[in-house]
Amino acid sequence: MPVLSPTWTDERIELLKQHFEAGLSCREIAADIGVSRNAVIGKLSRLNLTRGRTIDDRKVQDRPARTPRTVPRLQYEMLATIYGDADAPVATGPIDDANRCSLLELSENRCRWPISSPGAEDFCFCGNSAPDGQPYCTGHSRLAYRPNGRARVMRG
DNA sequence: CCCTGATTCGC
DNA sequence: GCGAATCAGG
Repeated sequence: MPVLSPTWTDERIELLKQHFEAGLSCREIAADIGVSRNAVIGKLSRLNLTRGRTIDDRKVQDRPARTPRTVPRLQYEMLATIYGDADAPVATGPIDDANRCSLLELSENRCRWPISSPGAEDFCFCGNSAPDGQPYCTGHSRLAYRPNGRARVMRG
């Protein structure tokens, strides 16, 4: 165990290539090796091991001028996902459920997060204040959009 | 809104 | 050469 910082040694590079060829994502490789995702990608690019996309003929790349094409296109893939895959989210979580209300008491600014299972006698909704345009409150919206608790422990 | 990949730039 | 910042696509 050397006292210096073994940034990229042959072992790391081999592991990097092995995982890369194994089909692992850069994030997985980075997590396994113990470096940042950019570090892995940077090393890969430096070794000319980039997968697919190349720098052959990249379109306009203006950093100071940016791209003047401001296309106001939105993408609500996750919205469609939760709407189509909403089976029985009976998770109350740390959200306050003291403001729950029935379907008839729901309003435009009320969180429509279902409490308990649909069809139950005590079936009701969250009822907390929801932002304009969003069917759920902040807490429930977060759960609906990202129920996957990913560890945010990288300096990306 | 979040994630992954690739390039650019500063150290 | 390394890695964060940034850009670009999904």
